[in-house]
Amino acid sequence: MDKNLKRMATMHRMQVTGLELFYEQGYYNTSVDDILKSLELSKGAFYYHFQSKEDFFISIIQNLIVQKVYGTLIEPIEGKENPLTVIEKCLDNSLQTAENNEMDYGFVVHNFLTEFNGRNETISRYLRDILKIWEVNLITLLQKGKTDGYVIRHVNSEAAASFIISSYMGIRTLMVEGNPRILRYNYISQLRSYLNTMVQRELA
Amino acid sequence: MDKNLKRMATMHRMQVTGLELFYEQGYYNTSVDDILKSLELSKGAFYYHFQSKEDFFISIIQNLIVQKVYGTLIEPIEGKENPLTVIEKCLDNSLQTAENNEMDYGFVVHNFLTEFNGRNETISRYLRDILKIWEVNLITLLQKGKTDGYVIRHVNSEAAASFIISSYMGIRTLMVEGNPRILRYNYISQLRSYLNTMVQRELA
DNA sequence: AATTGCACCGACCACTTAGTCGGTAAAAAT
DNA sequence: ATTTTTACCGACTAAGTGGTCGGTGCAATT
Repeated sequence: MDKNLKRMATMHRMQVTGLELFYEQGYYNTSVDDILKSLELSKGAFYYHFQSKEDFFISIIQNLIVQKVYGTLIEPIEGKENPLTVIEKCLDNSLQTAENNEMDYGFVVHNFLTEFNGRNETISRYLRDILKIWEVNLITLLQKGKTDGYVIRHVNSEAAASFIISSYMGIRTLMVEGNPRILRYNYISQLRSYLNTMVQRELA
Repeated sequence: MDKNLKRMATMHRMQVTGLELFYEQGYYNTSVDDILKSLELSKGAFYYHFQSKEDFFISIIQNLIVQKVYGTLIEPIEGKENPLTVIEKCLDNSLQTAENNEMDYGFVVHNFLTEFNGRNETISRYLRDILKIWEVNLITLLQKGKTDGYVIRHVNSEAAASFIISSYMGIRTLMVEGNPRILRYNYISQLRSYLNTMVQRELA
């Protein structure tokens, strides 16, 4: 038990630093040695805890990235009332965090997906699964929004969900080297106008 | 002259193969040797024509990527009449090409931008400049659309342009491993509904 | 006929890569 | 008190990595 704690602590430390560097520099452009140097740990420690660089990265996805996405994109909208206002607020919050983060390199899931898409099936599946969960959540929310009278019935929830996801992934990339304040403000204004096309007006 | 032709031909062959491999596998995950093996050329040939791997990549951007973006995203909309229908048609065409391409890995500029953002200032500036040209073109088109009576006056053209670009970059990534037919159809349906919010209705 | 320079060859260099393995100090189990 | 296990060390390996450099055949120039 106590043993497991020490083990977990070290593994966690490695994963945190690993994610930091992979996110900053990319997976292929970051060596195991880079991470180890930054941690002041040895090769032996690394391969004692993880089978391979790939195995290490997968554990990062499962232990850190999934949680991050849940915390910022899924839980804030899950089961909420008015889907359209909740989605807008959630994305705005997320963009605000990115805006205030000096070391923002874009949407983690998306960056890695771009790096692994078509090159590492195992890893890109994990990443796509995360997006899938988000997507399913958005769809569910929009569907519920229909029965609750917030969203127009004929809206295609699947299409809306992937449109929202697409636009979010794109704007995050643009914000990395653009003016994040203006980009965020403009993005939200357009998102709102898009979401407005789905609003079920009250019956007078 | 004839000399220059041979020189140019080899350089072009290298650039084409280089872009192919960089696009498929990523820049950092593709070695100069990989490209040379695929071309059946030697190290000597490579460093005779190019100063470095980076220099080589920059020449690819300037000679191939810029043209590709111009051909598919800029020329088809430049100076056209109704901005909103033209933008929709242009993006749909581009997505159709991607859909029919068995070896599609997403939007070239966007993939490389993700790979270099914050890691190689020189290269990411080139890539951002390409996006900038596209953006300026979209803005100009929308502005002209206002004076021509197609677009509502109070529309924020800058915001609209970067929203369109964002959504396009995102959907291209999703299409890589998703069902491209459905994704494209759904995307265009949502894009249309977004663009519709900007339509200047005729005065009766 | 002799010379020059272009386009290319491929062995080589210093360095980095992911991954292995024999060792070890300290803690836990016996 | 002795053995075993845990968590980690760091030298090492084999296979790359980007890049250099002396050489070479051939076409154009002289």
